[in-house]
Amino acid sequence: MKNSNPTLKSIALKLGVSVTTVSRALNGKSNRYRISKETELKILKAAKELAYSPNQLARGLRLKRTNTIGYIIPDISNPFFASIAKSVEKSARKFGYSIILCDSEESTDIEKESLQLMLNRKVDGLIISPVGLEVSHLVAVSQKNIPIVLLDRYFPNLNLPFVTSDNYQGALEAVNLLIENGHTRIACIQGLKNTSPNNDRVRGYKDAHLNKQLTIDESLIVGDSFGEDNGYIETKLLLRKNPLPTAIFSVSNLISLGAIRAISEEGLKIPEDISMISFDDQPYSRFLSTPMTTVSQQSTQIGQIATKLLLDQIESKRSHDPQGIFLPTKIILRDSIKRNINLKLKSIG
Amino acid sequence: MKNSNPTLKSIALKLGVSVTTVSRALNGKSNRYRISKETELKILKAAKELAYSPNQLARGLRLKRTNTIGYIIPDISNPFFASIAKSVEKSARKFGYSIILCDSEESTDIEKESLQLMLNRKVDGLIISPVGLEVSHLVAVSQKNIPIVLLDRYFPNLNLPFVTSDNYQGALEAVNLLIENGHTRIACIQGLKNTSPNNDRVRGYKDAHLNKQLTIDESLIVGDSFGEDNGYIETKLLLRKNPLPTAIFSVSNLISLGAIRAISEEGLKIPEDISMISFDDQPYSRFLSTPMTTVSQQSTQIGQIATKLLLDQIESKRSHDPQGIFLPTKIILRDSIKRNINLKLKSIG
DNA sequence: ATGTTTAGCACAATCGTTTGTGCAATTAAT
DNA sequence: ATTAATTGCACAAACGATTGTGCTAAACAT
Repeated sequence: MKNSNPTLKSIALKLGVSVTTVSRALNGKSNRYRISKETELKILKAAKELAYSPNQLARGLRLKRTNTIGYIIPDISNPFFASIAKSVEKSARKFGYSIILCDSEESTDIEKESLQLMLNRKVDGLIISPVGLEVSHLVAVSQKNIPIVLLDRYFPNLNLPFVTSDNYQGALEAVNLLIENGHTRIACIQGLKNTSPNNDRVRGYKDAHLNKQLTIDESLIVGDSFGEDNGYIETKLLLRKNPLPTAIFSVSNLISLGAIRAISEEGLKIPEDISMISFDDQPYSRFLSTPMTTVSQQSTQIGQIATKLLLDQIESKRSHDPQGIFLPTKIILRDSIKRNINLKLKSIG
Repeated sequence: MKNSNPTLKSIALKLGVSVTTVSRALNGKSNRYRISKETELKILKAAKELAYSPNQLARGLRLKRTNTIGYIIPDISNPFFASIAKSVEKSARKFGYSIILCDSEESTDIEKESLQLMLNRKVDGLIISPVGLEVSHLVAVSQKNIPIVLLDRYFPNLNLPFVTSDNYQGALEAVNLLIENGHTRIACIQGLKNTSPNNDRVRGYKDAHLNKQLTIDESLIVGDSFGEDNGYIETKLLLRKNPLPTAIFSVSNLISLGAIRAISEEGLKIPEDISMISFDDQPYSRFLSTPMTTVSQQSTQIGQIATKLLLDQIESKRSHDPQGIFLPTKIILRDSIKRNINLKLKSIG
């Protein structure tokens, strides 16, 4: 069997024409290069029969374009990122691009390695939800004129385009809602510190307090990761405080699951014993033992916009003036917030 | 700026040696090809300074090996697949392989296109959770001696290696549990028909009945997709039946969410009004309004084993005798099953 | 018959690697 | 001093595609 994949060469040999001619015919350049109708048809026919399909390594090498984009996320098993991933992959495919995926596991080192891997594979551009603690490698990429778009997490004082939710506003509204329901001892279980979503959400949390002349109790701002364990551990600790916080603002869906676990272990009920609002709406949120009031993000749109932004950069070559795009969030009211009895603030709210 | 990426050539030029020598030095073949220590060090130093990193397109073209594997799944936003994806990506990375990801959206056409795309990109092997309705394209790949491993879904009469849960046994146990609790009118909301997980689960459902001399009511076997909508719609219809089924065996986590939605819309309660058991355990399963009794799959292990199986094939070249691996499932008891009053079977069970 | 166009294609370089082999120059052997 | 062995590296082909340019033969003009 000499049926190693058909190549331009094997077709050319078989038909007694040159590789050049085959290439041109198959790329629809017969007119421009005066390939006769007869030759063209003969080539197209042979290509179809042999099921010729160009070797994209060779093509990429020659063309310096691979129709591939690199995509790095911190945790694909987080449903928030999974749904964005779905949207990114779908949009990219629609425009003829494939995705190389890496999960950085919230590790900057893995992120750097993955990035290098992708550059070596000559991706046309990158979509990254960076861990967010270091930027030098991202800036370096951008300076090499490789298109890049940040997703979910960005760097405020950096000139890299990004797409994210308006986390500040979302958090502000979430905490406002708690305050309007009479809560004043509100815990905030935060995610990975010094990442933009976390910073913005915590800032929203604080500003909501300041706006209503409430003092901020820093001891109620706890936690350091977007994962479930963090939610569990910090809630366990919070529930030992005296006085108890009357409400929890949870900064991610996984944190919330951990928090719920801790709360139920302690024999407490949401919202009777403690109120809660959580970032990230999920399909299951409404079916939790207490349907969860959430801050929902437009994950599909985030993915689509990020992809579009990247492909614009790739296909127009010129590096646009980098845009930062914030998408509005939406509060989904359910049953996890109780009106608090000590309505000190009723007159104000 | 002449700083287009450093290449072997640019290093060679700079040092006044040949490309060959640079390549050999950087690949640790200095001894074998008698590159002097001095030359070697000089090359290594220059490579480090210039941050040389080989172009994997060129490398792949020459070596016919890309250290890339193609990965096709039907729905990355399904948390079951997302957690497998995490595990596959992580294992692959550990062995130095990158992942090209495609989401087929349960469409055989997209699956075929994606497959072709990946072949053109010269992946070293494929891990596929096929839609499962057609096999010709998969067989074709295998016949080209391209390593392939099926994941989650397989084809019983085909010689392709696969890794999946023991869906038959899992379903058998799940339905047994319902029967042992006195249920005899048990609805089965199935997923995509003619896929192996669905077939095996439905077969388990039926055999559980047959084993206990229960007749099978085909009108209680409904549905046709693993998605949430299917669960919702079919449950809506089931709840209009007379007499009502007393229990539901749901074949996937998304189906269950749809079913729960329908049940709660109809003002019914699990398990008071209707019992339920669901395939796929999820982090949230225990926190649902009624903590769900589930059939849990070892998704991490599935991903790891599939990756290992594939890498074995890739790296040993010889195509092993294809193995099919079934991983046991585990029932996680919670509160969604009520003991049924009409305990016709108590003596038997 | 000679010169000019045009049609129809092929040559060869190139992208960045890897690798079998060849060839000087040095060293060792006798 | 001559031959043989070894050291240290370079040449060139190959992987499979794309593309600027050049070449031949026919068609046309005069």
